[in-house]
Amino acid sequence: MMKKKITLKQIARELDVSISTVSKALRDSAEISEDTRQKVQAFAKLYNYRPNNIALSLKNRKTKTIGVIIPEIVHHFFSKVIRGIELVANKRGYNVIIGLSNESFDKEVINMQMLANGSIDGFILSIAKETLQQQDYHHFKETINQGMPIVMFDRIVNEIHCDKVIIDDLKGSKKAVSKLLSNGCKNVAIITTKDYVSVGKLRTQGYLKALEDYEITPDTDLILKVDDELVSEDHLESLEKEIEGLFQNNKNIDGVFAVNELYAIIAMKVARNLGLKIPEDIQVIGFTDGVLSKHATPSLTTVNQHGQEMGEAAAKLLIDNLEREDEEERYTTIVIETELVERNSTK
Amino acid sequence: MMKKKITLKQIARELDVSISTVSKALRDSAEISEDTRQKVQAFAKLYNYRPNNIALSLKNRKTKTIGVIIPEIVHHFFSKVIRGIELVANKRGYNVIIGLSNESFDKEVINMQMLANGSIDGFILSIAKETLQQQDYHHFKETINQGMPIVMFDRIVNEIHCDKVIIDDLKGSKKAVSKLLSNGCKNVAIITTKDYVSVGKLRTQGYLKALEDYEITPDTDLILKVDDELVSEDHLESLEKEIEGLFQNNKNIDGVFAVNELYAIIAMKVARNLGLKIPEDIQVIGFTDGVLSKHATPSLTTVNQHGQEMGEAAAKLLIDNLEREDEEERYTTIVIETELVERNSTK
DNA sequence: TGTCAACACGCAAACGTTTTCGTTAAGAAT
DNA sequence: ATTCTTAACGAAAACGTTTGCGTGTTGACA
Repeated sequence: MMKKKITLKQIARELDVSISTVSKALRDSAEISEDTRQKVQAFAKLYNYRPNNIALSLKNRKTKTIGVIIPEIVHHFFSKVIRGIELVANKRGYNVIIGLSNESFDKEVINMQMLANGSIDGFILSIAKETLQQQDYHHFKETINQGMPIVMFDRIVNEIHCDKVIIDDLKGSKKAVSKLLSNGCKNVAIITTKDYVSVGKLRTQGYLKALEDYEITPDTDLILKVDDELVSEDHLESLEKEIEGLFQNNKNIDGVFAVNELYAIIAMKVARNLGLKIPEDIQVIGFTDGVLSKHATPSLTTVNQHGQEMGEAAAKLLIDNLEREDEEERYTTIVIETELVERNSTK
Repeated sequence: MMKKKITLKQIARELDVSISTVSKALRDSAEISEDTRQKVQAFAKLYNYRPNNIALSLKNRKTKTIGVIIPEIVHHFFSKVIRGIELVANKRGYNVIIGLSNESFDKEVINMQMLANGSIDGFILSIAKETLQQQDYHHFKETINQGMPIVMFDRIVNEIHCDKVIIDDLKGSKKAVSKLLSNGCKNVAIITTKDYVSVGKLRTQGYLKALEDYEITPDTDLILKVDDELVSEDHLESLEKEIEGLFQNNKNIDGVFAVNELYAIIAMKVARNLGLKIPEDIQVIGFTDGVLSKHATPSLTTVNQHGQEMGEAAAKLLIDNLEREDEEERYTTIVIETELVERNSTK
């Protein structure tokens, strides 16, 4: 007794009226008599009629669906962003379809092509590392050229003109490093990424800015630029070695700022193994408030990125754009404020 | 110079042939002469023609999209499952559209209705806690009745007939507790959930089973059933208090099995605060191999659920079903093996 | 020269909607 | 009795595809 989904046509045949009459009756059109309207609506309710979304999408030339492309989903920050996107999207009647680039340029391109052929109304995305390295952004440009709006978040690139949601990485890291300095640290190291990761670069700049404010001349020995490959899964030991080297070669380090959570946690672990007390001997601050920061021992002071808010802002930006009548091209960039969450890894 | 997406109709008009000729030429039909075929294909490539997905979906009555409903996305296990789903789905030409129930019955129902009206070909889902409490599964039944297949994973319910992907919770927890016992623990406590969470219940049974094997009579004082509300965000302190009470009232505890990662981490923290050494005084094992387990100090021995494999299996099951010709209703349940990952919280 | 394949292409239906524009019949107005 | 309005409904187009079938043109063959 499988009841397949019922269509307007079937209702029409059953009630011996035309398809248009059924459609109008269901939408409470004034053209339809009270009698037939009630008859149709009753029948529709009985058979649990719901308009077919695909047919509607085809007719209206909009799908009420937004595509999200992120580099990785097993990641606290990105999943928080998705939650934010999903929250406002659903509230405004939109669905969310996700694609993972897995940090790969090709997968990013493929995924966008898959979705750009009518499946979605617009994109929200964060750029894959490989794409940032190659600096090949033609797929973004083409998509925008075809009239499909894009909102970029977190990992953006200035060359592309579209709406953007970012945090003030420079300000956030400057705030963190300033905290360390005002807490009495004299030799603050930074553990960051190679410069092609835009956020890594900006956070390094914030670090330098803070030093400048405190009239400290930066010591390049205290700046550790980690190769990203090291983070991927099992290369953790080599990352540990690098950080251990940093500490060994600079015994005077009394503060560490790491541009992400994992670097910070590992720095704490290495420090502890070297017999250093946190926060007494070394104070540590991370970036991104994830589950690690909260539950580490000692719990980690960190710069909170407010991922969910970023997602919400991005979705709002995109949907506002989609539903706007005038075709004015005016792109806005929203900066989400960061927040220093003080825990036990600082004094 | 915005180039809107081009359609068959426009190509046809431009080349002064019929729409069907264009369509056939692009699909290399033998009905079309070599001449026109090349002409059409060249033109199509030039204008970067791609068939409209929505139109195809409407015509074929299948969307090549699968809907995933999960209770929460900011969660290591679920995001791993999604990654697995996405992996095989993409490989087989499917898109993934996600809905979050946020553990709420209503949101689960709404989300399913949104997607069930033609947007997707089938569901992969894990049931919300509230739904499990209320035991109201009519939305699943209706969906299946309408001919839309469902694959459930992790949190399932026997009452519904569909494909399922689970782990052997009982066996997994039994393995963990046996490990503690064989390591010399005499008084093993369990920190679990209320029984309506099926996995919590099963894991408790596994605990009891292991004790039985070792001919130990269970001590109800050592079984802590935590109220789930406590985990939600900021009720962590009360959770800590409960666990602290467990330790205080049972000074003889030398082993702890927790049914998830967080409980285990907090148990370790409480133990440490009470001056207990891990693993010397107390050995701890958790469930679910997340980022916390790996990076905690000491790192946590845990039962790995293989979330990604579960996602892959679920997607394979669903797509195989969708693409199967015969309409035989034969539902299978796949059990993904768990694995005990030994780290430093056990001897 | 007439018949017949083979070839190359167009028509139209179908998927499920919505909406514009007829069309019909009844009743009101002249 | 004739014209006009209005209420109530149906026909058809449109969204962009795919595909079965019909049709016209060509060349070959008898």
